[in-house]
Amino acid sequence: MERIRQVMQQMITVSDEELNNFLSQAFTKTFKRQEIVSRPQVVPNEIFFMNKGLIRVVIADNAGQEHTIHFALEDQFISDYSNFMLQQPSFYTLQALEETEVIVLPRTAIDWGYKNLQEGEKMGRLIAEYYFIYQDNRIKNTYSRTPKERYDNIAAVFPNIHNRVPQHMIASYLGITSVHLSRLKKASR
Amino acid sequence: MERIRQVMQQMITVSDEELNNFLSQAFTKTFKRQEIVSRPQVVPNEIFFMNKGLIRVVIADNAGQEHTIHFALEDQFISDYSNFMLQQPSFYTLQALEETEVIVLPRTAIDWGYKNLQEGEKMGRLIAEYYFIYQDNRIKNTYSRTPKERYDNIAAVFPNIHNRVPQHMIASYLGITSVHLSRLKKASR
DNA sequence: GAAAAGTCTAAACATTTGTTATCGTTTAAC
DNA sequence: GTTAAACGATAACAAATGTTTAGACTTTTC
Repeated sequence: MERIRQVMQQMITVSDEELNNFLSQAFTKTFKRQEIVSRPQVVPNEIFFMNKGLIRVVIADNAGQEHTIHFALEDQFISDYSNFMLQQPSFYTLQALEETEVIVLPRTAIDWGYKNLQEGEKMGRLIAEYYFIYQDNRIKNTYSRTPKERYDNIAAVFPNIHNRVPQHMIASYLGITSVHLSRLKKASR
Repeated sequence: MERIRQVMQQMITVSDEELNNFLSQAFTKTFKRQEIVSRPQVVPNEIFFMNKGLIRVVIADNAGQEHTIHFALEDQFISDYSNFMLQQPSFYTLQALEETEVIVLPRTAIDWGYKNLQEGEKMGRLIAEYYFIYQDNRIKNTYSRTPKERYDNIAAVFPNIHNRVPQHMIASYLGITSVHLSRLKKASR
């Protein structure tokens, strides 16, 4: 649990004792390639911290078509955070695309942290703000940039993504078909 | 400043005295129809609370085309919150579409609140979380629903929007042209 | 290491969406 | 109240994007 300590210490002022107490409520879990980490229609009661590996977040539309809407990389928190907060059933599937190790933070631990860590609320605010900025940036880009521009820039958001994720999932993330992405790449050669 | 008091009291436990001290650092400002509330390329140092009226948030793409990406209604907070936090120049234009009255919360007041309100950090977290959920929902919908479906549902997100905002701005928000929206409406008759 | 599954490109064709222009109507400004 | 501007629908055409199928290549699995 070394990396999560570092990440938390970068965000807030927190003593070793506080960290120990907080992390004693967490545990490690591993997933194989392709394994499902979290399923839709279940209330998410955990937040995951990515120790190793890669998780994609998927949503299905009314026609049953799957859309990849996010990739989670090392040192990041991942969850259906909305429905974790709302305590409502998730719409998302979380799937490990590589051998993945996460730290599981149960709701009880999160709530304990808000109450008992000196800067617990602040950490909650900073995480929410961090992901707000990520989402805002993303929405901004969908309006103001073409899929090709976003493709050309995607490694800035997800480092090394091209070597870790098949192109059709990237196309899905961009909101276009893999055939179309292939065409766009060809056109710029 | 009655409504902002109520909104804050619904979010956190806060004494009258705290509220008085906090709000004494805020002031009211009015804008006429079409007036610009906030401009791009300026660091946003204020968060606005909507007392009355309607503000749209606009971003321009590389081709100079404008896209309406958000509407702010009564009792909501509005700002380029990302760049407020990052203290970087905004990409957004905020424009009043109606006679609008806002409460201006300068950065100094916000920072004061985090420090000195008993539950200041918590309020920050709740606001960030609230808008996170809004954005998440929005991203979810862009992937899993058609523009027509989102059009049919838009009044759930922005009550009475059809009577307050011209259709081509709604089309812009949906990411389609006004001509196309007109076509979609016709097809479902 | 062989078989199976997955991946990317390509082409042909279908469908969706954008562009431009026009027209009748509504709304806003003086 | 009158005039100018804005608005929404529509049609014709152009461009962008999706669908389906096929084939070559790569990766995974046993």
